[in-house]
Amino acid sequence: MPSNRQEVENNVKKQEIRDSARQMFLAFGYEKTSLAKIAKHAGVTANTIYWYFKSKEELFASVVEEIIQAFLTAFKTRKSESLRDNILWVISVLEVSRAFIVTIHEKSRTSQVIADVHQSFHDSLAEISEAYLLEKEMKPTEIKPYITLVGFVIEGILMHELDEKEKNDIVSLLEV
Amino acid sequence: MPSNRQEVENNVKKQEIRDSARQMFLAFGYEKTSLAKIAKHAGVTANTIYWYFKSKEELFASVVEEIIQAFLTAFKTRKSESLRDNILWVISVLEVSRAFIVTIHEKSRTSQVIADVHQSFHDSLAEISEAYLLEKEMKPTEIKPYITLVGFVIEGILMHELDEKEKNDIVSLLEV
DNA sequence: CTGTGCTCTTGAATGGCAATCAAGAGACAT
DNA sequence: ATGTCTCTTGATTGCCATTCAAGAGCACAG
Repeated sequence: MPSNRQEVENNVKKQEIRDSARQMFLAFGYEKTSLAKIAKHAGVTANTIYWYFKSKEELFASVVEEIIQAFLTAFKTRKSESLRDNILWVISVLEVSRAFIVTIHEKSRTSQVIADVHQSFHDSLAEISEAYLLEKEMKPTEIKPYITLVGFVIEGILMHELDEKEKNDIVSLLEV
Repeated sequence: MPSNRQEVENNVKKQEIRDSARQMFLAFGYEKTSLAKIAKHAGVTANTIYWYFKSKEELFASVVEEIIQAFLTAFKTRKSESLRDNILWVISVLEVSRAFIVTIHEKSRTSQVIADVHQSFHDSLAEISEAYLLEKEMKPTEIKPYITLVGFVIEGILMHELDEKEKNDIVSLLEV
């Protein structure tokens, strides 16, 4: 319940900052992106960021959360393709954000916020995939480790520089 | 060819700094370990480190290289166990250094030195494993992607917090 | 139509850090 | 004893995240 018009605009500017942050983080990496740089890109002062976000880490967590939400929404509306196509689709969608994957893991060890976002991503993904693999009649005891394994392979593919053929060959090995 | 006694001692102190660095990096992580902290632990001034290493990143690269060399030496003198045992062995040996894995990948994107160390590690590992898998009569075309895949799974296991059962179940899925 | 309070913005610190600089101290070779 | 090389250090620089203190714009109550 906004007490004045300003608060309505609040979210607009917050989103602008988030957008700038995402672009800068992607282009230069977390460490090499200063808040001053993000602020300049967003057309505000560095201090202003602190009104909307508690810290650089929370800003990053917020950016990541947005990406994850968008991904999960898209992922839920898909499902019924072949396993192989699903995996390749996940890889191609996350491709643009691949620079974040390492940073998320790095920050997860020192930042609770990011660890939470990271964990809940893995959980959501596992939940969706489990239903899918049950339909495909995979042995129930194998489902959980298989999901984890596929997750690791996807992360690996995204974290390393591979060409299309290499990706395809690796994904082929994942078929049961 | 040392021109005086000091230069003989050189490597001793350099090694002391490297040792301190390894311990501090492992305990606190790369970002949260300042050169001052390493220096204090090694009983020198922060500036002294710069005489032995060009930068914090090079110091880190040196630490990583030492670990990798030790690992590769141990790995080469093993080999003839079952595939499963070899994979589990690699995981258990790298376990103590698991905190580094993420940092190596993170730094690889901005630091040439670390990217090189990282790349040569993957290469060495692939080379050793290829010979091993040929002996085991794996189809030659499948060997390369398989090695890469196993590498990604090992990295994944080390990067995430898993209990023994989860690890074993995942490694079981890797058997051909 | 004025004062009070809320949302938002900013300039100016603060403290920490990696990296550089300039000045030396100690050991050796001549 | 002198110059040179190895090594060490205090002081400095410049960047950065974060905090602080002061305000500006707006809305609503009286």
